[in-house]
This record gives sequence, structure tokens and C-alpha cells, in this order.
Amino acid sequence: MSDLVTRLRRHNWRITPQRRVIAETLEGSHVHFTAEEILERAVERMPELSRATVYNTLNEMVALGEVLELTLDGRSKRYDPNADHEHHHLICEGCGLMKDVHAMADPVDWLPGDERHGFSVTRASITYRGLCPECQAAAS
Amino acid sequence: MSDLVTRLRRHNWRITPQRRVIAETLEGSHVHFTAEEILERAVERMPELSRATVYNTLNEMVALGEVLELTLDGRSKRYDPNADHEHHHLICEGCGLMKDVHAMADPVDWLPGDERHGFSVTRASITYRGLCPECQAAAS
DNA sequence: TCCTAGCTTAGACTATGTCTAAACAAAGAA
DNA sequence: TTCTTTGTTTAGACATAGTCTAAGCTAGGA
Ligand SMILES: [Mn+2]
Ligand SMILES: [Mn+2]
Ligand SMILES: [Zn+2]
Ligand SMILES: [Zn+2]
Repeated sequence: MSDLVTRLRRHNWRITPQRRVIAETLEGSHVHFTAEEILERAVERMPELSRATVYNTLNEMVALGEVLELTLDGRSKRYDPNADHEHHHLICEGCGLMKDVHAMADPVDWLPGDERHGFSVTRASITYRGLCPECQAAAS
Repeated sequence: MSDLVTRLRRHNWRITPQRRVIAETLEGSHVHFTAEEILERAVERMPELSRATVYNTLNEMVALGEVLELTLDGRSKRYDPNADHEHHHLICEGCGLMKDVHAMADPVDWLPGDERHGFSVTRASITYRGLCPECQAAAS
């Protein structure tokens, strides 16, 4: 679980100033930012940074396997720098708060052979949904 | 597991001709259509049907809990009439083919209490990914 | 019949993301 | 150093998915 820039460098992928700022912005906070949120924050450090570079860079980091792209609602994609650390997500249906979680079992093991339809099943992700403490309090 | 129109009627929700055509189109084939795919097919039966009505109607059926909205890739949402039948999805990363699948256990039970961050966790869905038989053959 | 509430419509609008063409920057060759 | 090549960045046009608005339509009740 080394830092994202270090992991990216291993792919002989040029770490330009723009890419560094984007990677550091993504990894800096432990939430799951959208591309626009990353742009908004990265521009504070590099005002001339363009929207296209943010989108291009995020897509390249996803293609390299060092960042995960999450499409948990129908809105913007979210980017997760935690790609070297298997986990799932828990989302509040009230406010959208998202937490990383770790299940006790690998869901791939829980899919019987006769439910696989001849597929080779390589991975599985679980999306848990519920209400966070604040939204539970607000609802009662 | 009664049909979708029957389930919708129980909510004293008016079944207009447009809504009936949309519900029947959605349920007719056993795939997971996008809104545009439903419009395309429904328009063959009702040429004056509008895009807005398809979107409005799908959103209402989701709000009634009788249709599931799936956002499995970052593209269009897909609509699943199978809301009264708990299941998960298996997706081919080659061609996008999607199958309904049934796991052997409820993933909510695999999430330890200390991983719940105080949330009340009500449901979980699993997205399995892999390659379908055709895409495996094409890749080898 | 008329009235009302809800439903449908076309098209404008918004949000998210991709593409293009030109400018720019870095690295290697000479 | 200068030249060349290759990859990167940029602004803005474009594409797609979906929502909103205002007007018209329809069904059912008074
Ligand atoms: Mn995460
Ligand atoms: Mn399904
Ligand atoms: Zn919440
Ligand atoms: Zn396939």
C-alpha cells in the first residue's frame, strides 16, 4: 500500500506536474471524489490545469489499474485511489456518505457453479446501502 | 412474482395506455433495458409516445419499488422489472452481457458489526464480473 | 355538461464526459 | 546546442443521458 505516485511510476508512465497534482489531490483526502471535485481542488494548486487533463489522467490511472472507477449512483463517476486494497462500499441513502468496508468472505466463492452461466468470474464488488448515524437521527 | 402491471396496480397508480406499454416492454424480454431501448421498442406499439413519459414513468416505477434501477457501468441506467425477486448481476467485461444470478448467502451477513460505521445496513447488491463463453473463446 | 387533477408532449436545458486540433514540453540524436 | 520525434496539455466543440417547463390533453367527479 505505497502511495499512488510511487505505484504509478512503476508503469514507466511520465509523472508530469499536472499528473502529480491530480494524483495527490485524489489520494490526499480519503473520500471518493468525482472528476469535477478533483479539478476544483487541483486548480487551487495549479490554476492553468484543464478539465481535459483531469479526465484523461483519471482514465489513464484507471487503465493502469492503480485507481478504481466507481459508478454507484447514476451521477458522476467517483475515483478511488485505494486500488491495491480489496474492499467494498457502504453508502448512505440519505446523504450519499460513502465508507470503505471489508467483508468476511469473498463473494466470488458464494456464487455456485450452476449460477455462472459458463462465465469465468474474476471479481465481484458489493455495494451495501443503509442510513448513516446522522440520517438515522434525522429520520426518527 | 406476479406481472409488473398487476404489481403496479396495487399502488393505486393509474395505468394509462402509455404506462402499460412501457411496463410491458420492460417486462417482455428478460434483459435489462436502458430508457432509450425501452422508448425505441415501445414506440413501435405507440408511435406518439414521448421520451419524457418514458423517463417519468420509469422513475415512478422505481419510486414505487416495483422496478430496480441499475447503474453498473458509467453509461445509461438500466431498468429491471424483477424487483420482487432478490438477485445479483453477472456482467461480461468483453461484451456487456448481463445475467441475473443468485448467491448462496446474503452479503449483509458478511459485513461485521465493526465495519458498519454505525449505519443501519438494509441491503446489499453484488456485481460479479468476468467473461462470457463467447468472449472467452474470442480471447484465446 | 364543466371542472379539476393528473398525465403527456416537444423541446429547451443541464450535467457529465469525450474528441479534436493546435500548442507545448521533454528526451534523444546529431 | 539545435533538431526531431513523441507524448502531453489545452480550449472549446461536441456527444449523450437525463431533467425541467409550459402548454395541451384526458379521465373522472360534481
Ligand atoms: Mn473505496
Ligand atoms: Mn436483474
Ligand atoms: Zn447519511
Ligand atoms: Zn461477452
